[in-house]
Amino acid sequence: MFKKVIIAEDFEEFNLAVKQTLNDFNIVNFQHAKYCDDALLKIRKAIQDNEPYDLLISDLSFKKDHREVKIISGDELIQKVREIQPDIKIIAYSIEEKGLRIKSLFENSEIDAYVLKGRNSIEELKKAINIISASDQKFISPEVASALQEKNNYEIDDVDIQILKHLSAGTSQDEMIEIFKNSDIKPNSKSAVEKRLSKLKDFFKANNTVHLVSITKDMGII
Amino acid sequence: MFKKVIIAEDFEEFNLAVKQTLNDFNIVNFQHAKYCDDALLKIRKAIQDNEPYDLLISDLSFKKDHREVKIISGDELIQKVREIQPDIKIIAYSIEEKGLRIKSLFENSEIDAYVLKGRNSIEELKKAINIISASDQKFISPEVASALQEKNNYEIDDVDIQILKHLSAGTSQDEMIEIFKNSDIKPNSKSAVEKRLSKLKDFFKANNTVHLVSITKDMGII
DNA sequence: CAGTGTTTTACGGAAAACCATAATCCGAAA
DNA sequence: TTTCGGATTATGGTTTTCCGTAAAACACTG
Repeated sequence: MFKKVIIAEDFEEFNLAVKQTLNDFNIVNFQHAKYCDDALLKIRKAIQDNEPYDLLISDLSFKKDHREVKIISGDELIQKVREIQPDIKIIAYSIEEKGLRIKSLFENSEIDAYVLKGRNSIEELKKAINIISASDQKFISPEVASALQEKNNYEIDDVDIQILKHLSAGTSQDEMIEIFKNSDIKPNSKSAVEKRLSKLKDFFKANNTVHLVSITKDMGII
Repeated sequence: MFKKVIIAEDFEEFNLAVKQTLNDFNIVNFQHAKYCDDALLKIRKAIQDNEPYDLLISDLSFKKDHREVKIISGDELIQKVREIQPDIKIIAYSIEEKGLRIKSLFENSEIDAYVLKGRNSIEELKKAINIISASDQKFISPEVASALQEKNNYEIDDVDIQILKHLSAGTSQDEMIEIFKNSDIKPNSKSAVEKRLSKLKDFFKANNTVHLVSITKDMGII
């Protein structure tokens, strides 16, 4: 079982619940941080002191408030932690249900478990801790398990995302081309952008551009 | 102090936190419901049995799951409860920060307190309970207190929302007009819809329709 | 170097959206 | 009934987007 745990979570209520869960496991050596920056700092310090954490339980979205922070999302925090301490076990603990985001956490940040906050999340958190402490198995909440099976939309690259973001920000195609030309981005012709858009609309089964942006926003792509 | 409390909240973690808070107040007679339907049922029953609740603490947004429900949001629940038991005290307890929604709760459903879930919400919940148990004063979390001063954007009506929803669903203006004509919705001419759209774009400072849908989606209007 | 295939860009007509103005409808007041 | 004002609808012209086709650029091969 885990010996030293850190929790990154801004909401008091979730902190309380995780704390109690850890108590049930007789884990007493744990700390929590309400900001990602603090969490990373503590993890860094623990490594330096040769007393590293062996489990991180992290939320994904953190509320903005008066305080200025460098890391604004749990995704970033997890990414950075994985870099500086590759062997730490990580549980993502969030209300996020978007398949793409969850999949990316498993594939890019190699998280060990994804627990969806909801009507039964404490039980699932316990399951996750049990499983990943005893083995290298992964855990994912059943409600979102299907996310991992989602077929890869490898067809969509960075430029596509940029185009979508520009569209959603209200820039017209002509303006976008100007911007691309000024930034030396490779496809900087009207027809290239048009072709991309038509491919995207095809891929997402969108009737028109408005629909396309609506769909991709819902999917959390932009 | 309150004698009999009911909590409407789907997340286990918040239920736990509220439960502990009530314990701190030595309130032992409380129940919780994970679905709005259940909450309303219990409140009805309590009235019939002549042992009514004197406080409702309700979340606003509830997750959909396999179960079919009649009341899907806390706003509806609160409205209905206020109708059948006008003297019950009500605390809305939510992450919602939209001024309009909060304002409407105070004005239309006459809630007694609004506690914003966040980094310090348990303390605020305690304050709220203290204040509204002792008097008829209202309580609102400081982070959203300004919401009550927000001026109403009365300009946006039901038809506007419908238009936005249709747009975001991928129907073209022409198709929309057809639909409106077939459903006997009053403005069913091309120019009327165009006028509405141009007003909306003006109001939300949107460059074009794509931008407009993007903005209104972000604001949670559609 | 010619030949072939792929990608990027250019062009042009059709459709949709955009925008200003004019015509019509409709209820309230004179 | 007539007149007025506001809202709705109609019209026409401009811009933007859409979509197919063709040309050009590039790369790879024999």
